[in-house]
Amino acid sequence: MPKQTFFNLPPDKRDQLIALAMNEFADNDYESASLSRIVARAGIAKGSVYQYFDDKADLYLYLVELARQRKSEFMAQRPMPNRGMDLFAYLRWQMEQSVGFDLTDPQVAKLGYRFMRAPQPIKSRAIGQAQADAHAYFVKLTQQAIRQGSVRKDVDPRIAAFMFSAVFTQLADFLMAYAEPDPAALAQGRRRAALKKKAMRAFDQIMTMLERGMAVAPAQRKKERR
Amino acid sequence: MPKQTFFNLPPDKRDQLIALAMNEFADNDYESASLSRIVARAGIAKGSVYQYFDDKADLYLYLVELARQRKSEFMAQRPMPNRGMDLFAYLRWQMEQSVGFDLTDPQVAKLGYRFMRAPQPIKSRAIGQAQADAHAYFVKLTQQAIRQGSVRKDVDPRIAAFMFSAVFTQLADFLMAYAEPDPAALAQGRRRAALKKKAMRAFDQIMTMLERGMAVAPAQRKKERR
Amino acid sequence: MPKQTFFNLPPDKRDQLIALAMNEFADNDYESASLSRIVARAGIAKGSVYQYFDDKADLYLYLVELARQRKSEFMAQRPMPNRGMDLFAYLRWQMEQSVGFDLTDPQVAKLGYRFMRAPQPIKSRAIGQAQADAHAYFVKLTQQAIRQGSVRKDVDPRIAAFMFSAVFTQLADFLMAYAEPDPAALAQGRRRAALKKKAMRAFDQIMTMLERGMAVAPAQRKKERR
Amino acid sequence: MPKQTFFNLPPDKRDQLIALAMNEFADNDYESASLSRIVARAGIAKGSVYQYFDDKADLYLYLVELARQRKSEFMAQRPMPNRGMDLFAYLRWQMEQSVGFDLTDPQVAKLGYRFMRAPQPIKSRAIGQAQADAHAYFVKLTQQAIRQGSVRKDVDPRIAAFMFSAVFTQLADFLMAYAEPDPAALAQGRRRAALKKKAMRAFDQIMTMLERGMAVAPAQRKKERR
DNA sequence: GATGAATGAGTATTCATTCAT
DNA sequence: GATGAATGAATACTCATTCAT
Repeated sequence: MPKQTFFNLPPDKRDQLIALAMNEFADNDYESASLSRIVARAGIAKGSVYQYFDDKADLYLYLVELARQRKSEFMAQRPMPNRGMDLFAYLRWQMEQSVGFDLTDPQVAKLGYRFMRAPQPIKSRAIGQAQADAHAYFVKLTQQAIRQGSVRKDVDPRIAAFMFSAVFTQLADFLMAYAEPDPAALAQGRRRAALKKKAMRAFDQIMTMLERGMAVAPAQRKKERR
Repeated sequence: MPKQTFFNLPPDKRDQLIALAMNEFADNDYESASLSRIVARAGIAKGSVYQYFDDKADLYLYLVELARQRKSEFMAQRPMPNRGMDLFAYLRWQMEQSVGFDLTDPQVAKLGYRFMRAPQPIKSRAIGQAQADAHAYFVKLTQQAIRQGSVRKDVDPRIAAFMFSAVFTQLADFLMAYAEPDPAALAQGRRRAALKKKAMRAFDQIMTMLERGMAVAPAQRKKERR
Repeated sequence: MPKQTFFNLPPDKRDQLIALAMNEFADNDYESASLSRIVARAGIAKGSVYQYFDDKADLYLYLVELARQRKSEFMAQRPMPNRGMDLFAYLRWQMEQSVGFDLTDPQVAKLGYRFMRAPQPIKSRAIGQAQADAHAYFVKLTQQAIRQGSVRKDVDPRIAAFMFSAVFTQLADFLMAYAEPDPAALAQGRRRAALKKKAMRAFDQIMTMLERGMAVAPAQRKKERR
Repeated sequence: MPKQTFFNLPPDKRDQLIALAMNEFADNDYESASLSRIVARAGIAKGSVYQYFDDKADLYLYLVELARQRKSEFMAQRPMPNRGMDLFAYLRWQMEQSVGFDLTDPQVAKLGYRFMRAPQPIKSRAIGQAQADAHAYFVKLTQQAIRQGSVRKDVDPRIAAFMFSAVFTQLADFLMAYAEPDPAALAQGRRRAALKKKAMRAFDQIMTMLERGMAVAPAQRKKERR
């Protein structure tokens, strides 16, 4: 956890530092990320980082936690459309939000995904449960769906959870590459609406595949979509 | 590419150097991997590395290429059982091989997977096509399958390819964790046969899911399995 | 010298700060001792130290002076038993007091002994005369003793002073190790009385050796002991 | 232990580095001594130190060992005058050598004395036994002397050992200050012979005091001296 | 062709001190 | 009078790379 001094900082400065640090840890592994680079870009003294954080790991884990929060907030801001929907409708909605976040704030998203593959020692210092949670969460969802009859009884929830998280994890990267092969154009933010539409169609197809793969009566489910 | 001097080395020495370097780059990302550690373990002079390779990146990319080759060779060594089988039968066979390789040579496999997430600058220097290849390959396979009528016409081959590679990439890790939650027991190599069986059943279910998700008549496909 | 602000502090706070700083400088030499550690433990602001003292050296030298005073006070609090006793009886009494102080307040004593070996630049800023004093004091005592006939005329007072201070300086450390080889037991404060007795017998023997070494008629002196 | 690379250095360079490092560790505690200062003075690259030594402690302990050797060699070079001499004659000879060394090579001697007071963790990595040895050695000598009848039976060998080592440790410092109050003159090496003579007379008196303090028949022993 | 010493910029972290609030 | 954030030089140590032998 950051020290109080960090929260006493003027918000501008604090936000800038967070942003620069996020970029550094999004673009580099924990080991390779460099505090020196961060402070150089932020134009602050090296020692100052240690006024705000205990050490490198403390800063990193704070950023990870922040990334988790940002995503949660993003996803919470649009309420679930329909309380009684089934697993696939729910996941469809959720992945849509998730991908939306990844496209909106790609650096923060990258940080999050990179954390999932971080070495265990650093991970075990994390406060939240991030990754393990994701798996456990998918397992629970699938179990519910089986009970509710929307997923086949012979599906192993752990395996379903794996499918979801494997796809989830790499979805944003794929959708960006899929929708816009030329990164330069995307960087300029041109035709964003068109891109989003294309990405959404791809996403839709992916969800349909997963649904058909697990659902009790795939043919019927298709109608409920959206 | 290694310099000629490297290929002039006595095979024993060369192989040992490769093995040690593979381990280093499998356990650390590119930036964190240390040439010093490699030469220390290999008992060779630091300067020698620069007789064999241009620089760190040159060595790394050679190892990546080598890992790709090793996997190809492993997979080629057991011939496809049935020439005329459809996409899913074929992928099932192929993934089985891939997972088999990952379990047989985990370090080399790790190197490969780590490369997929390497920073772009280093990736773009790669000779082989590794990752892009995998995608293109799946696309081609899917296109064939559509033509042959085993995959729905409304499936976008690129999307199918994404599904395959997303699942592929994380399969070995999952299967190992799934089949044996306790890593200590696994290290002891006990009950390896039982583990493999359990992993194979999980794998089977995953393939079925993918198949159901894309195939023309999912219900019928199930019978052909194995 | 501390600034006036330091003496304006509430006594509790001042004493606590002194105690913590004493410990830090007792356990580390001047260079390695850390103001940061002190203020962290004391829960005061870093800047405050500079309100009280000019700099690190100022604080340190104040503590050294304080340690000297504490020892003086400790030794003054039990009056000399016999006004007319000779040098050795007097030193015996004095060393007893000194060792008593070292055992009573080991941290303060440690600070003092450490100061004796401090680098010259820092030492020369000292206000009190601490070490030089000790030597001068022993010289004076010996000169008196020679005049009174209890020490040989051919003894160089400076040399005798050296002997006394060499033994003095290392006495407490030795006695503790001698009386109780197992530091764990000592920490528990068990058998403190027994230890003290054992230490005192050793101390007695040391004094006898010094006495025999310098006294006019060593054989006779022995009777006066205790 | 230094790495081989260190011994491969040209002797001039190696000796200079040793000399500079000796000075640094003679003038500063282990913690306070600075590798940066050493390399700056030596005009070599920082990294080079790590070509020669594992780390700071490795360098330090090597220097300590070297200091021990230097002293041993110095002391061995003048053979013991008389094989059958008693404890005090022997110690007199030995201390004479020791002081001679301290005066000849004060920096090396300082390093040695400073090591005796080094914190336990660093000490326990030492190869030689240095300090513990000194005590044990004096104990053994005293025991022999008691058996041979030259030391009183009621003398505790451990206490005698303490006296010897307390005096030993501080002897050189004292003798230098005693013989020459003005350090500037001493630095110039002027009147070295006169100084030595004065120091030796002081030393002689110290030995006599110790002898009288412990010997069976102090009055008689005096004749045997020298 | 191999060596391995030398280099100097790089790393995270700690420090005493300053100064605006 | 107290605070505590900011500073930048200091620390030990690691690194990839070069080059004379």
